[in-house]
Amino acid sequence: MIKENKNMTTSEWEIMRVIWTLGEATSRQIIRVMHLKTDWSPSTIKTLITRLKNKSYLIDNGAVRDRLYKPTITEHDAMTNTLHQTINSMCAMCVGDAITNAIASTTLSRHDILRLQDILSQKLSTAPEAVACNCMPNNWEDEQ
Amino acid sequence: MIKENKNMTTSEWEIMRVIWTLGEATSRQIIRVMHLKTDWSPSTIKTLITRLKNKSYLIDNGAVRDRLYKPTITEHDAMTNTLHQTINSMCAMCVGDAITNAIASTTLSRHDILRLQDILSQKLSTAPEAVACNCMPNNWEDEQ
DNA sequence: ATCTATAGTTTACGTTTGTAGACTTATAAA
DNA sequence: TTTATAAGTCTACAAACGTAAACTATAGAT
Repeated sequence: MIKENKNMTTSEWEIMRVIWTLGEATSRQIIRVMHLKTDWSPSTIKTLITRLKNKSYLIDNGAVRDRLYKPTITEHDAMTNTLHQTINSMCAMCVGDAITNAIASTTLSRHDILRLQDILSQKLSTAPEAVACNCMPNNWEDEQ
Repeated sequence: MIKENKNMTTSEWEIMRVIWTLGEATSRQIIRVMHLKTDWSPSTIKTLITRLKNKSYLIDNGAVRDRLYKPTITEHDAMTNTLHQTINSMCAMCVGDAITNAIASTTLSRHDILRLQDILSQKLSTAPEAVACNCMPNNWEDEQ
């Protein structure tokens, strides 16, 4: 019953963060780390690891014990996908404003800011005066 | 059984988008619009409206029929909250990069870009060279 | 006054998620 | 060699979710 394509849940995401940081990890390591920041029982963590394997976000080295779990997707890619999904579910007209707000309250490194500035100045030349709202289907105003 | 504080699900979010756009709407209007972009049955939409009311994202005008539903939160605020939650669940060290990627593939208006540029140049003066990863709890490396 | 279409309410049902105990088995210790 | 600890698997269970049929009641049509 391996199901790919399913999204990670928020709890599963937390598990992935520690594995991403460690590169690869045993359940013991994951349990130890999670114990420091949550009150999840070892069983709960084992269940989440199994579900992540079923969703194909983790693979293991096949050891029968002290098995090593490794991500099949980089943290960077997972974050980009998630952000994309979030942004795509939002009104195209308003999303710029929401992103701006989000950035205002996020700590960015000098490097991030410089790259962002670069991208923005490139976008500026071709930027539209306004972006159309896409909350409604086309022709929703037609009489029927 | 009114439960506040619960997050909107993705289906509920779609319903909210049409109500946000219309300002307020009857179930008939919502059903008609959603019918143009999904294959959800009228029943399904009614259920989602009820759940949004229970989660206090919608209030109605109390009419016994042809009731008007109104959002209790603005689209802007909902979007900002959602983005915040998404960003806060991510590694602080990498999130700038992910946001940058997201922005690179999002259409922004001239106005959005100008405001963003303004905010970024303000942030630049105090920006750190790098942001620390916050995927792990403090002292996770201590022997125990 | 009766009927009909439909807005709103109830009930339903399989799947996913959060959460975790119970069980099985392998390795390290005695 | 026996045993205890714990890694991995199975089972569990309530709540949330996606999805929708059935039921109730009301306003408009005849």
